[in-house]
Amino acid sequence: MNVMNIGDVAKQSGLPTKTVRYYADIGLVDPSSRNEAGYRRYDDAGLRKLIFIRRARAFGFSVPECRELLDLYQDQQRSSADVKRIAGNRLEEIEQKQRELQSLHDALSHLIDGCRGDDRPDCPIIDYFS
Amino acid sequence: MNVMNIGDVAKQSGLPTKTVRYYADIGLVDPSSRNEAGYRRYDDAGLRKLIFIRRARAFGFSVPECRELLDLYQDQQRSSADVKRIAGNRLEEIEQKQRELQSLHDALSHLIDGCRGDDRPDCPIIDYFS
DNA sequence: ATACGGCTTCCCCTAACTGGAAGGTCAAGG
DNA sequence: CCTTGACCTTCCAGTTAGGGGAAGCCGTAT
Repeated sequence: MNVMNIGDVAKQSGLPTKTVRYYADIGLVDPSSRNEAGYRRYDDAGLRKLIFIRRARAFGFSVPECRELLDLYQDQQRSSADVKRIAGNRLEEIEQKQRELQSLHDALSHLIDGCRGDDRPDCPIIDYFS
Repeated sequence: MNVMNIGDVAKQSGLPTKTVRYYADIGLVDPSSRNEAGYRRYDDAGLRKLIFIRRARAFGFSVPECRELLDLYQDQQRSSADVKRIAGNRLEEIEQKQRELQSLHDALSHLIDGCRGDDRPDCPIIDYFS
């Protein structure tokens, strides 16, 4: 299992093959080598990076942020403060989005509550947009 | 004020000129006519549609949804039930997104709380992604 | 007549992939 | 040895909802 084709690491990392290829294209996770026919070969380190990125992406970190996190992941001399800063930025984005969604939710559910939802045309939702 | 250039309706609707032109391209709000030189001309009805769309977009309705809402807006025979259904779908999307963000928020803030954020490399955030 | 702002179309760019086409490669079975 | 099917390659186009900018035409005020 020390050397794998793209399909193997895709399956084991839980990423689509297309995505693994994309990450190679943008230099996020390079294959360790290519075989004679040009097939990408990955080793265990590459697989671990792909898994790492899948998990970071699931938290909504952007690809550039994943790149930073991956660098820190591989840097044994890292400061946890750097990781915490990046994560803190992401948390603030999440909280900002939550506030936006909350006010959208409040306003929209208020409009919906006021709409009878029958076959007559009168509708506070339409009125609000007009 | 009965006939306006694109810059006028852009200003009065609060939309960028580019956006008004884009809406014309996709057939969402067509100009009422063109002058001899090819300038788009808009009347009050067009302006009202643009304003309507700006407000609906602010609620996160997609362009196809705006198209549906605009059709209902102009349909004096509409049933408010149709409007309510579209708005209800949007509300469910918002609530779904809120749930996702909430669990992200909980997990990420938990990880951040556990990170000392100093110059040492140990970090539960990195550990979690590994 | 000329300057300046407004208008036109056209094309490329965004994020992070996804889908598909055309074609080369590998391993197994007959 | 040949074939078949799965796997791999590159390249191109599309996704949302526009934004940026170039090249060039138009309108009007001076």
